[in-house]
Parts: sequence; structure tokens; C-alpha cells
Amino acid sequence: MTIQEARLSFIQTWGALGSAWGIPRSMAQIHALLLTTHKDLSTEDVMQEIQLSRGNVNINMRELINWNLVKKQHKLGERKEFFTADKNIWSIAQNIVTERKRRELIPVHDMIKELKQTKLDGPKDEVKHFETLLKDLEEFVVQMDKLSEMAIKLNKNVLFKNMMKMLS
Amino acid sequence: MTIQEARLSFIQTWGALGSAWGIPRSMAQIHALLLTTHKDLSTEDVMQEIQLSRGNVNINMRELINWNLVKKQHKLGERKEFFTADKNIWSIAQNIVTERKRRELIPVHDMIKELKQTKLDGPKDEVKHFETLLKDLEEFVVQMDKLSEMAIKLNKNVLFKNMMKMLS
DNA sequence: ACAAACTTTCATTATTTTTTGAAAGTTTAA
DNA sequence: TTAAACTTTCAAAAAATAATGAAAGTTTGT
Repeated sequence: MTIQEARLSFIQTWGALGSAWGIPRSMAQIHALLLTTHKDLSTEDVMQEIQLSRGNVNINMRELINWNLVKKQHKLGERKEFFTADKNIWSIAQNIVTERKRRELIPVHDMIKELKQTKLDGPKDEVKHFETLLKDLEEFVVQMDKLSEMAIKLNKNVLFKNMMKMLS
Repeated sequence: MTIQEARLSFIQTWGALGSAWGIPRSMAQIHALLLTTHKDLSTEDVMQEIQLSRGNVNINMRELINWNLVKKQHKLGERKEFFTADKNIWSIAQNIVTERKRRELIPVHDMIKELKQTKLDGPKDEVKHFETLLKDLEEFVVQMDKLSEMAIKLNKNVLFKNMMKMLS
């Protein structure tokens, strides 16, 4: 298999995975392409390599930059902008986790907190059941948050790896 | 606020969250509805409460059953089927993690393993870079898998909670 | 100031995903 | 065996999401 074929196959799979996790296919594909190459790529390069329109590349590249997964590069003597992906897999994971937390975990937590503060009218047992649900959910959200922090902080850490071993 | 309003608000938010994570809105809403009530509900009940078509409820309920989040109940003297959600938040989380792992983590891991076994033709440095990427990704996938196992096993466990405290 | 080189925007189009609902299928009780 | 009560299926419609590409905007060098 040529390296080109391997790349394409990787890009396809990564795109499908992104799609399943609510990340636009093109965004995931662009990210995958940048991951597979050491060279910095221009918008034109990306368009050509994975057959996307200029607008699409532009918009999704900006999003990747927002997520801190990609950086702009300026080449001496070149007018074009080039792009390069962070290649450290743990830092990639950290940025993705942070971003999704901000977008999804926090809004849910806010809703839970708000409902918890609200006095609910209705049959006593129903109110009780609902309040228990809210309590359980909040505990869960808080634990997930801690777990993600922990995973981020300790991913490369010896203590963490030993703990893993200890617990598996 | 009435308990009915609170429920609706919860169902809406849960539906939106599901949507962001690649789970059909209706499926998440049905799940949320079942979580908010102690009573077992029939298809008809669900259709009425969140305004969904019969087919939609039927299909998504089946999916919830596949995910082990919901169980069928038969009531004595009733011909209809009723449905009830698992109310234990940790067991819910476990089932979701297991299911998503099966659907997304494993296929990606398989792709990585396959590419790793393949002899790649191309410029030496490009091949090297790509192989490093594969190695890093595989390590990552394996660690994620371990982390999810750990989270599942230890969620209610005292040792785990103390560890969390220790590390935060 | 001009124009070439490049980037960004956004209304429109295309694609994908989800939902509908009526028809077909199944089960149960008499 | 029949028919009422209920469940399942799936082709078609609707809704949501993503992609296109041409035009507008910006920057840079002369």
C-alpha cells in the first residue's frame, strides 16, 4: 500500500468518526490530513487533497483553530497562509475535551442547577422522584468533570500509569 | 414552576444534548421522559407526552432497549407493552460508554491495527511520520479504553473517590 | 493608487439524518 | 376463526446540517 492510500484511508475513517461524534465530516477530514503530514499546507493544498470547496476549507479551518488543534503559519516570502496541526495526541485530546465540556457539559450543568433551585409544584412523590433525578445527575456531571480533568492532568504521568496498572 | 414544566424543560435539554453527541433527538427525549417518571409508560403515553409519531417512538424505544437503557414491562391484565428506564445513573453511563465504544472506538482501533501491519511504500520520512502517528493514536485509544473501564468499575467505589480527592 | 494575490462571507444547493403515518404484521381472547 | 388491540415496518416527506462557489473584502508590493 502506498503512503498516499494509507493517508486517504485514515482521513476517511477519521471523518466518519467525527461525524458520529457530532463534528462535521470535513472538519475532521481536514484535521486528519494535517495530522498525516509534516509539511504545512495551504488552503489550496487541502482543497486539492481532499476535494473540498474553498469556503468549506476556510470555515472548518477556522473552527480547528478555535479548538486550538491547528495553527496558522506564515512562510517567509510567501503571501499565502499555511496551516499545521498540533501533533501531540494528548494535547489534542485535552483541547477536544475542553471544547466539548464548554459546549455541552456546562449548559447541562447550568440547567440542572437552575431546576434544583426552583420550587416545584405537583404531587409530592413525583416532585421527590424528579429531585432525586436532578441530584443524581448533578453528582454524575461533577464526577465526569473531575474524571476529565484527571485524565488530562495525568495522561503522561507515571503515577497515573501505575494507578491504571494497579486498578486493571 | 409545575413539575410538568420542569419535566418538559429537562426533556428538551436532554434532547439537545443527545443531538450534539450524535444520538437522535427523539431517542434522547424518550429516554429523558422515562427517567423523569416512576410510572411505566406505553407507546401511546410517550407519543402523547412529547408529540412523536408511533413509528418514531417504536424505533427509538427499540434502540433504547438495545442500549440496555430501557426495559419492556408487561402489566397484568393489560395487553399493551409498557416501558421503564433504568434509573441508576452510573449504570446508564456504563451502558452508554459500552455501546459507543463498540460502535466507534473499536472500528477505529481496528483500522489503526490494520494500517500498522501494512508495509507502506513512499518517501522514508513520510512513512516514518505516518507510523509515529499510528503508534501515538493506538496508545491513545488503549488508554481511553482503560480509562473508561476504570470509570465504570470504580464509580461508586470509596477508593476511587479518595483518589479523586487526592488528585484534585 | 492600483491591481494581483489571497481570504472571507453567505445565499443557495446538496446531502444526510430524522420523522411521519398508513399499511402490514402479530397476538390474544372469545 | 375472527376481529380487536396492539406492534412493527418502511417508503416518502420534512428537517437539520453541511458544502458550494461566486462575489465581496482584505492585504501587500510597486
